[in-house]
Amino acid sequence: MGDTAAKTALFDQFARVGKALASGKRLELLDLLAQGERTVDALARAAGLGLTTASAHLQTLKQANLVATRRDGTKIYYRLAGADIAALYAMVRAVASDHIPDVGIARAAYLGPDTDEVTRDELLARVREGGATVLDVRPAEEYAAGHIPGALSIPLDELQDRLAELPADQEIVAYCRGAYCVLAHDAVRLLTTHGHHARRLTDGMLEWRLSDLPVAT
Amino acid sequence: MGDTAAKTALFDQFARVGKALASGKRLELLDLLAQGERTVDALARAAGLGLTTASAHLQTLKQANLVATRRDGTKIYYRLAGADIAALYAMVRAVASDHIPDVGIARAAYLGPDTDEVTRDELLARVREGGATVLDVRPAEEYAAGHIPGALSIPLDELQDRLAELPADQEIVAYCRGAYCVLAHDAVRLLTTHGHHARRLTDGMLEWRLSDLPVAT
DNA sequence: ATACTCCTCCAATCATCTATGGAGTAGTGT
DNA sequence: ACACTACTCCATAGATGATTGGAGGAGTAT
Repeated sequence: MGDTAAKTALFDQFARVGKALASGKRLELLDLLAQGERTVDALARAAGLGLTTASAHLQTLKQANLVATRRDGTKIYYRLAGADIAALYAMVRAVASDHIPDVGIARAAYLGPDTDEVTRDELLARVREGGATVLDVRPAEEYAAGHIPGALSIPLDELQDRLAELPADQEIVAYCRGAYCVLAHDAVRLLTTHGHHARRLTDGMLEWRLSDLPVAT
Repeated sequence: MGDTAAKTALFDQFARVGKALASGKRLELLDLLAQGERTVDALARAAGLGLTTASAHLQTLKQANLVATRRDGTKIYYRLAGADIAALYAMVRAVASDHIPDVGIARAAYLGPDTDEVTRDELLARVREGGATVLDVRPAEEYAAGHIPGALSIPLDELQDRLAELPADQEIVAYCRGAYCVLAHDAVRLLTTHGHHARRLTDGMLEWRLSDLPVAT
């Protein structure tokens, strides 16, 4: 006990988690998995990866036990190994955001011009008094895997064609995956150009779940 | 906005934090830094690294802005860039511990036979009623950088020679850096063989600080 | 100035990681 | 049995990271 080799071995075990977080592509995969389970194929396409590359990254995550799998026929569904994995991912992002100035630059470049935002508390208050329509602009399968109670689902790529489904006189609060998801930003810009009063939730489903707020399925 | 290159760039920024956590040696350095600031030389010796290797690892941590530096004469002191870095490090350990079975094995191999433990709440209660001596067995400079109020400082390597300073009839609660620190384990074993009634705090100074409990200096 | 301490930077080597195409495996459908 | 789907495993090349010794820079002491 207390010897250097054993200490190194212990910290190398901790480092398995760090190594799993040490790739932008793997963080993208965790980001997607935080929304719900997915097949390898779906993850590869959503993250812009080759099938074998995605599979290799998922194996890396699996060997660190950050994700678990389930087989259904020929498909294999990956999911996060627990809510604490989502919390860890969120914390990595928060630390990066608070300590690395480049994160703000990269965020602005990805998300585009800032749009008006609404906090979670404000959203809850607005919904309680019936003054706002909550709009989920994520892909349908992510909405199905869990969404804010009472939210309407119109994926961003269908929004242009389904504007009629939205009330013209009520404020719309759009949300998507999380604080760094582009969908709600794009949705608010699209809705605003079509005359709607639209804002976006400051963050998204990731943070909603982590706050232990009710989730509908 | 919304293009793949910008998204990749953003997630690669997040990954800078992950990459910084992707080495057991760097996690050891963070573990030491969580106790207080230190020079490169002191860190290298404490972590069993060559000076240049330690310097290189510290540069990696610095480029991710997880640590900050301060110069005093010819010495350069490294410190954590904030309390959130300690919290992130603790979370990585917690996730590893909860999801990777090998962590338990490596922990047992490093810490040796389990010793009786006391929770933080229990310790606080015992101290309030004056029924226990709290003993800090970390190196003197770590005690100086912050310790549990009322704790007595006897570094582990001096404990054998300073047993007389401890009350023979009162319980002793030893603590050190954190949940994976070997010092308190060794101290309890040493004290027990010398007839003292000794237990150890479940975790240590890292978790004490993260719980926002009072810290004396 | 000169010598000294403490640390960083550089260059070279070796090890590990990433991405990819091709082969192989598990399960489904006919 | 056969073809098919969905995925993993393997081999490989290129990129990135770790470790080391030696040179260099920043600050202090004389």
